[in-house]
Amino acid sequence: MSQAAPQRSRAERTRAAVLEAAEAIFAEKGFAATRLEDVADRVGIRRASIVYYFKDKKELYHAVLASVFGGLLEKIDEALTRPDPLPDRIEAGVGAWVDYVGARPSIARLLLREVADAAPGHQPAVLEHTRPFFELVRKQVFERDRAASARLTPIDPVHLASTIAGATVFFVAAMPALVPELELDPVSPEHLAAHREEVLRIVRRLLGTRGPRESHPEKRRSSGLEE
Amino acid sequence: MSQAAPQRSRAERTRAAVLEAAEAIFAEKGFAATRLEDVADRVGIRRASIVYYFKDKKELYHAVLASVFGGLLEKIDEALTRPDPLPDRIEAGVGAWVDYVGARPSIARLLLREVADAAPGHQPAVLEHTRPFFELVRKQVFERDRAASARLTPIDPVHLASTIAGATVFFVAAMPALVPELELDPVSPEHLAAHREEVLRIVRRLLGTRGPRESHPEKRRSSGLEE
DNA sequence: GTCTATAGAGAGATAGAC
DNA sequence: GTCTATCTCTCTATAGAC
Repeated sequence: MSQAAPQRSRAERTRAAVLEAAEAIFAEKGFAATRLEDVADRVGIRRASIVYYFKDKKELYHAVLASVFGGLLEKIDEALTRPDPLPDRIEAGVGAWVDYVGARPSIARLLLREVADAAPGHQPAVLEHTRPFFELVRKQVFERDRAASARLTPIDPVHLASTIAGATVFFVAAMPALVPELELDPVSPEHLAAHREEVLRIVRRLLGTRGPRESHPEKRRSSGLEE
Repeated sequence: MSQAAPQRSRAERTRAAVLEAAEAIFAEKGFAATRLEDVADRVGIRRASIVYYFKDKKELYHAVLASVFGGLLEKIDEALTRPDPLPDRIEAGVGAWVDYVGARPSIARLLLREVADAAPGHQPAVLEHTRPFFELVRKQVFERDRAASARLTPIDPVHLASTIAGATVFFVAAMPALVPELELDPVSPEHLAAHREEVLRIVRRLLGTRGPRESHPEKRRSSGLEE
């Protein structure tokens, strides 16, 4: 959640605390249902103080999205920009996505809500952050190694990305709700690792690539979720 | 959207119109951001008249969920209850899901929002409708043909369902938003058929089953979404 | 059944003291 | 920087006429 910056002024710390609290509450309740009062309470300040840092509720919301999706883009950029050959870099990118969601799960609900809000006529706020992402994919996957990318099954990257994103985000947000009796933490290391493998299998399937050691396709993991 | 009932009293018709308008607007804006006034406008009545049919906003919302998810359960029930052998019935169930979303796309956004709202401590309203669904799966998949279900790769049904649901719902709701320049209608017959095939491939992959005629795994469809 | 009118709560934004 | 106080708007819910 918090950036690695040890020496910060009081103002910087308050600002960061507001951002962090807002991230949690916007994710949990959505924009409309979030009260600035709740954010302030969580930080331990009064509502009016928030506007010293963020002009209004909308600006605060956009700052939250920038922080969350900006952080994601960094990680994916790092994975896709490596010197490795192609299918590996894609898998690294997918792994980075799953790990990021695990480390900062509020992105799951925020994305869910943004997608739900995307209506004909209403450009969702995330769009601003998905654009650089697809830009990155174009550059690091399609343009950087045309030969290797031509060997992949042609599938629209947006389509692929939305399948992966949908699966992960539902996994993180929906599972605990759908099966409340198991006190399931999808973000625990084991479940997250299992999910990462599953997503990678789907990706390989859709791209027509093979994973590192999948010579025994019948030997699959148990999900660990059925009793 | 509308049920097949030709002869209805004025009250029944108004009630149905309110429900239908509410479905559209709750899906588009979410519960908190929906104004009863907008629903009334859409129907062509005044806000106060809504409460003649639905006690308050919450009751209206629950009625919408019951209508949408009840309709889905019917279709899936029909598919899973057929006399066919097992892996086929599962595929029929998945196909029914995709088709239902195509015919009634508001379910995509409603589900997205419900999942996003599912917080520790707050049971989402859909839970009431997912329970009978998993009940049905248990009965028609696991208990009805233990031998065949034992041959499937063991995977938790909740996990499988959330992967499928996530992929479809993102496809329908996110694609047009993410790529607004293509005037993409994910619910068009062609795109929907392509998506259904893709989801079926994922399902076969996860269950370890084979589709009807997949003897040439290298010959894959183009998504039709890249230009 | 559907309307008008209004009560009443909630929450964002602003002014200005400290 | 953070607070108190207040203004104002929006929207739900209710009462009661037609």
